[in-house]
Amino acid sequence: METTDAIDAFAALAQPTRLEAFRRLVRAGPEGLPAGTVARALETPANTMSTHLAILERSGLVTSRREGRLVYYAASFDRVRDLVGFLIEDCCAGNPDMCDAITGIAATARCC
Amino acid sequence: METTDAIDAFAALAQPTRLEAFRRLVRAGPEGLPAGTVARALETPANTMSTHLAILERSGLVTSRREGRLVYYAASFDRVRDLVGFLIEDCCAGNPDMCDAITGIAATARCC
DNA sequence: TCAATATTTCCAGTATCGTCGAAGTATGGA
DNA sequence: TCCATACTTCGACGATACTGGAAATATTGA
Repeated sequence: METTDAIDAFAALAQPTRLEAFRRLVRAGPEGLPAGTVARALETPANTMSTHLAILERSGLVTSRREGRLVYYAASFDRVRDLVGFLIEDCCAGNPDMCDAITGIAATARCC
Repeated sequence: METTDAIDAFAALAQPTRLEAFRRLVRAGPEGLPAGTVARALETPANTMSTHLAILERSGLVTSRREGRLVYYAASFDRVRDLVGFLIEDCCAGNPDMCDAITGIAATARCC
């Protein structure tokens, strides 16, 4: 991952509506959710949400696919992994006991 | 972690100078680096870097301590863990095989 | 007490971003 | 072909952010 990619991803998440939308997509899993469903859930006008989802997609954090007249957006877990990896790259440089804090991510996220 | 805390943290990382500064602090480990060292490494004026480090500190991503006339800044690994945990919270909702992507974070980061 | 070093705060100019009304595009059904 | 639904793009206003010169603060040593 390049620095500019990481900047785009963090900027995408640094906005309340987009962060909340992304977290909903994370919880929705791989199938994702239609744009309209996200917009209604967050009580945001469709065009505003469309702009936000487009920004999330350009950042690589979500993907989209059309099904009939619905456009489904889904979180990209691979991208999240790469982003976090980029952020903490070489954090312990061969010093395993230094990063206990990091290994607890899954537990903190109630993940897996 | 509250949504506003996460917004502040992502906003702090969504800026090239700050992101690079933070990554240097991550590699520097728990001791951290003096403000001036970071400023010179990134070829950024001291006052500009001071502003950026203050933003990182307010976001909780770094901590600071004074040692003589030097102010050391250090990355907060706990905060990173909480931030990532917040982002992917409930990503697999009892579906362990769904989040293979996440479990590879440590490997991606060459961590531990 | 004075000077040098390290860092922070103040301030203002420029640029970028979030929002949403209005108009445009795409899909499916009648 | 026409209409309704779903979503996106355009455009412009107001708000917020990045930068760095200048001045202020903190620490150490002479």
